[in-house]
Amino acid sequence: MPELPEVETVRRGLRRALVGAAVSSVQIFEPRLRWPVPSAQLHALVGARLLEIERRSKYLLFRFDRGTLLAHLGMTGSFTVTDEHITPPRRKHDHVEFQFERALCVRYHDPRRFGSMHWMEGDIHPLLDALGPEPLSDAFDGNVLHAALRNRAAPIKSALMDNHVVVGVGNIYANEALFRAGIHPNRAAKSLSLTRCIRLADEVKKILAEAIAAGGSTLRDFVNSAGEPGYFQQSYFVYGRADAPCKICAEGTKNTQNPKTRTILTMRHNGRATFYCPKCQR
DNA sequence: CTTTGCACCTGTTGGC
DNA sequence: TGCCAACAGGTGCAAA
Repeated sequence: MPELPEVETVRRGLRRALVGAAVSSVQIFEPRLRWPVPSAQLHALVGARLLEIERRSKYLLFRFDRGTLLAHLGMTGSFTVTDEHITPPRRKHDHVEFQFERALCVRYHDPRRFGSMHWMEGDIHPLLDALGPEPLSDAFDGNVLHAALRNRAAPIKSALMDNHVVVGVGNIYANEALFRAGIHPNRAAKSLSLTRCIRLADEVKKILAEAIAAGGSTLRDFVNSAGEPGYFQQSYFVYGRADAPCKICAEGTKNTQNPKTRTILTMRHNGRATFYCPKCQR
């Protein structure tokens, strides 16, 4: 389930392999992604040279000399590159294939088809219009976060996952950042002091940077552009650890007196699983 | 304006 | 063993 670190990991791998190469062929096996793929524009990429691959939020922007391909991985999407001079056998759920010069083969694979591809002329696209600040940029910090939460009565967990507040923070890293910042996921967003917003923004930046350094997280199906998993899931404090002892406050205790207070609990926010430690998070 | 719930989709898991 | 419901969740969109 790619969040910002996973998309960034894919971007870096694709970028190293592909920038400077020209497209030699395009095949669309399944155009029905979240929205129909722009078939005509994709086929018209034959002969186009890839100049750069950028990222905005969880979107990948493939900059070609004749326009930009915008792609989102949704929940289960992956781009992988092979250069074996033999086209690998097509797997189930391989939906789009780009052949580049130097025998590079790029496959888009997406079992659930929540991902999407769009064609963009210039820098304008409706899907990018209303996005909030990039969490790893100077446009996002504790002051910005505090201001964005001013009128938000919703739980901080929900607000943190709202793309208008900050982009790229999905369910996993929202849970983990709140734990690291010591903030209860149910706390009303607007009730957070500036001090706590500074702490939270800092933890968001740190966890995303750490996850990128670890090559992202692989819970089920995430793979980078070389088909390899990430390793950051080993660093989770709360996500997926329901009923397990808190790694911080239950550490070294026999956990006999009042085990409930040192155990990771779950609740739901907007249909998504929330994990938290009731002792460490207030 | 904020907030919530739904739809989209398939593979995996757990209970009976 | 087999069957089916529940679950996983990114995010645009409709609706409250």
